[in-house]
Formats: sequence, C-alpha cells, structure tokens
Amino acid sequence: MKLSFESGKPLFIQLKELMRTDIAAGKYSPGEKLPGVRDLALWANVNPNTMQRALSDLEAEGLLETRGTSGRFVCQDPAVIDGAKRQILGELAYSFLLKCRELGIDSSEAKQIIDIIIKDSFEERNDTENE
Amino acid sequence: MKLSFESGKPLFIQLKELMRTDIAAGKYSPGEKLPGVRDLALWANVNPNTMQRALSDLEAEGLLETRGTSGRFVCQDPAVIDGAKRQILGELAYSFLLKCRELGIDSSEAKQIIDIIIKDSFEERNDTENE
DNA sequence: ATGATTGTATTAGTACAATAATACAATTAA
DNA sequence: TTAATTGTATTATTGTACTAATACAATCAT
Repeated sequence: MKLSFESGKPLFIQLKELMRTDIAAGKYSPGEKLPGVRDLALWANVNPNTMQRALSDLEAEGLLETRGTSGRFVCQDPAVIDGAKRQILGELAYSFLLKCRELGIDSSEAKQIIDIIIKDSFEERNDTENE
Repeated sequence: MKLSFESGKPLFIQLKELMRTDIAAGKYSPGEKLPGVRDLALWANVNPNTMQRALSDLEAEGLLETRGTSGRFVCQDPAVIDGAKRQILGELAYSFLLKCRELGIDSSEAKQIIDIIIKDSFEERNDTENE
C-alpha cells in the first residue's frame, strides 16, 4: 500500500478514491463494519486525521455511514454501491472520450485505442466478433 | 479560461495539462512561437511564475523549446506532437480499463460503457457495425 | 461503575503551492 | 548605442495540505 506524494493530488483525495474503489469493488461488503480510523490510518500509513477526512467525505457521498460510536459501516443498499461503481467508470470513460474530442479523434478511432490497450495490457483471449 | 481550485490538483499541473492538450490539439502549430510567459499568465489569470513552471515542465517533456531570449516555440517535429497526443489518450484509456479490472468489469463490458457514453454525450450518427 | 474502543474536535508546526515584486542577462529593433 | 522584449532567478509572504499530539463524548463489555 503506497500512496504517492508525486501524483499532484492531496493525500486525502487519493485515500478517498482508494477507499471508494475498494468499496465499489466489494472488498468491503454492503453493511459490513469498517476497521476503525486508527487501524485504517495505520494500514494506509497516514495520519488518522487524514484518513478521517477521506472517510467523512465518503460518508457525504452516501457510501459510508457512521452509527454512533459503534463504528463506521458500508452502506447497506447494494444499489448505492453499484451506482458508485457506474459513476467511477462513467467519469473515467467520459474524460477519455472528452479528451478524444478535444484532440480531434472521432469515436471509432477512440474505440480502436481502447481495443489496442486491451490487447496490449489486458491480455484476454476473447474471440469477440469485431475484426 | 477558468482553472479550478477545487480539482485537488496544483495550478501549475492543471496549466501544464491544459497547454499540453492545446499543443497536441494543434491550437499551436509545430514550430510556432508561443506568446510570452507574461502574456500567457495574464491570459490564464495566474502569476507569471506559475505559468513559467508549467512551461518549463513541458519543455522537459520535449513539447516546447526555448530559443535563447527570442521566445518559446512549439517543437518542430510533428511526430513528437503526435506522440504526445497518443500518450495523453493512452493514459486516459489505460486508467479507465485498469479501474474496470479493479471493479471486476471485463473488456466487453468496458466497451459497452464506452459505447453508451458515446451515444449519450457525444451524439454521432455513425451506423457502425457492432450490434 | 469501570475501562476500552468508537468517532470527532482542537491546536500547533512543517512543507509546499502560489502570489507578488523585482532584478538580471541576452536578444531584437530602432 | 539605446530601448524594449525575451526567459530566468530571487526573496518575501500568504494559504493550505498534512502531520502530530492530544482531548473529549458516547457506546459496549466486564
């Protein structure tokens, strides 16, 4: 678990995105109790306050929920988790396609780029139709 | 021209990415002389020092070149510009696909997401084969 | 009730991004 | 030569991300 200082993003934002991904990926199930802020901070090698900020941000997004002092829990509703997943991927796909447009790349070229990277870096023997 | 403070990225990095995109998009042609740091800073509404840092970063990438005190110029070699373009899009596509993998989305689902967004937000009447 | 664990709040200090105001060296134009 | 314009360097100051070290209130187990 290494967070980079070099990335140009504040630590707490990187943490937020990391935890958001972990939740969306199902590493923590809906309704599951999270480890305490101090444990998570220890695990991520950051200050508890920094982790706290990331978690309370995720709470504001509806992905986490604090029940009194008995701990922090992942949202119970699987639909919310799934919505977050869709949003994460949607935003990434959108920024890719937006940049394509800015650079004068049309949608078919954009798809080609996706295909190339899939074949280059995500080796999957799929035998799908297209070419 | 508005740069956001909210984005969680330092200004000079946002500026660097903005200028990189403009160059890759051909808003400045290969070999063309750029406006001076002071003018660019004025136009982008930032301090000249901040713009300077962004530009010297792009210089380190090989996209810009400083010729003595007669000004800063866009790299003459179109291949370099094109390489930057490819790299920008490659990185965005890669992070999308990587996140897909992290979230348990396979490549065909990933392509579906791309297609949906193209049809939703990038209205293009294309009549391509697939489906 | 006691003590441990939970999330939260506060305060201080360090590092760095960004602004501001210059100053300087080198080229270009007059 | 002189004056303007280029990129670059320097110094000081402000704001904020982050760390650090606590302290506090509320719950739970005993």
